Parts: sequence; structure tokens; C-alpha cells
Amino acid sequence: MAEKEANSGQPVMAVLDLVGQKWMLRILWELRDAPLTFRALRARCDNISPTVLNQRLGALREAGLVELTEAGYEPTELCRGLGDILLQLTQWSRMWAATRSRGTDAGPDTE
Amino acid sequence: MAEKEANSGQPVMAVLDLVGQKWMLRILWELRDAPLTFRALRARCDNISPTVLNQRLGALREAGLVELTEAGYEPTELCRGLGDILLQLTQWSRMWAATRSRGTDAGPDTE
DNA sequence: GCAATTTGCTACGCTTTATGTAGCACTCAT
DNA sequence: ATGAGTGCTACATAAAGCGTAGCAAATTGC
Repeated sequence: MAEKEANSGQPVMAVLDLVGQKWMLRILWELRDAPLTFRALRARCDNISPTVLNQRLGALREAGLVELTEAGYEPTELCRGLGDILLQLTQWSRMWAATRSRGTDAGPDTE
Repeated sequence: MAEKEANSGQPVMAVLDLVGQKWMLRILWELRDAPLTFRALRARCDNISPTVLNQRLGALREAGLVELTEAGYEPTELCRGLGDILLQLTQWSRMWAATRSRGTDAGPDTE
């Protein structure tokens, strides 16, 4: 089916707006495995500024994608599908990196 | 923790850095179907500033994900897998939007 | 009780990035 | 030559992010 709807109002636009923000994908990706405390998550995210981290987490919580439990911040069940997509992104990135290194010879591959 | 500063060298980190930039996902998403000229792409992206658009396109071209042909900017074959992932993101976003719209008052979370 | 530690999170000054308008150099059709 | 299209740049302004410091609350140990 052809998607010819107007861009405005489309769900994907909201998602792109949300997830397209800086650090957003990284945050979700870091939470993919286990819950992390605010500080641990911050440390994983290259010591992102706590101001921004809190803004992002606020947006994610409001979007119902992340929640703060006793164990720390963790993705909700609703976020699971998004996590799968991020996993595919990870897999694709390996292929992409391999193709890249063939062209520019960026060096050894750690994974 | 399994990985630490080795994150910096992981392919997925490079991808997250690249596509995690503002407008990046949107640009790739707008190019999903047909090639677009610089100006058309700009118009689709809510009239993004040409400065930023050019920066992003430069990064995408350098990454081998987008190229400028006679028809305009279009994703490369290498970008195809990424496009599929974005398509899944689109599908997921519909489910997400649906859950959101009926979940505003049906949430067990009370604050 | 009291101090030390850890939690989520905020304040604030500074730097980086994005915005928006205008316009350049070029190509092509008229 | 003129006009309209192209990709792209300059520049001043506004917004966003950064990084350090620190707060209030909860927990732990003594």
C-alpha cells in the first residue's frame, strides 16, 4: 500500500521527532539489556550532561517508552519493538562498517 | 558490565552518532521512496536550514549512504538495509501511536 | 544520633549547533 | 538576455547542549 498521507500528523513523524533528538537513540540503546540508574546511564552515554539526560528521560517516560523502577531506568514493554529495531540497526551497522573499511581502510574491527 | 570504553570503537556507535544527529533520520526517511533535489528535500524536512541540510547530506555522502545523481539525492544500495529499518520504525510508530491514544487514562502508573 | 555514600535531579555560565534570510555561481530553456 | 531552476554558502541571531558544582532525599554503617 502506498503511503501518500500528509507528513504532518503521521505517527512516524512524532517518532522521528522524538527519537531523532540527540542522545535519544544512544540512550535507548544503552538501556537495551538491563536497567540502569541515572548515573550509570549517564556514564555509559559518554558522560552526557545530566540536564540533557533528564530532558530525554522525561520525554521517554512521557512517551511511555521508559520507566523508572527500583532497579533503575528501563524500557517498557511498549518499547520492546523499538529495541528490536535498534538491534537490527546494530546488525546493519556491522555490515556497514565492513563495507566502509573496504573502501577507506579505517583499521581493525573490535567486534 | 561487558563493554566499557570499547563502545567508542563499535560500529553501532558510529551509526548512532551519525544517524542520531538532528534531522538525520528525517532526511533518510524522506529519501526512502524517490530521489529528491536539495530544495525539494529541504521543503519536505519542514524547511530545514540549508546549512544544516548540507552538513547532513555531506555526512551521509561521506558515509556512502546517499549520493547525488541527476535525479537528485538518493540513498545508495548500501543504505537499503537502513531504509528497511526505517520502514519498520514507521510500522512500529503506528502501533505506538495506537497504544498512546487509548492508553492516556488506562495506565496503571499513577503519579 | 550522625556521618558517609548514593540516589535522581537542578542551576548556571559557557560553548556548540541550528535557524532563517539573503544571495552567489551555475545550467538550461526561452 | 531573461527567467527559473539547481546545489550550496554567508552571516547574524536564537536555541540547544556541555560541564561543573551542588541540592534534597534515601540508605547504610557506627
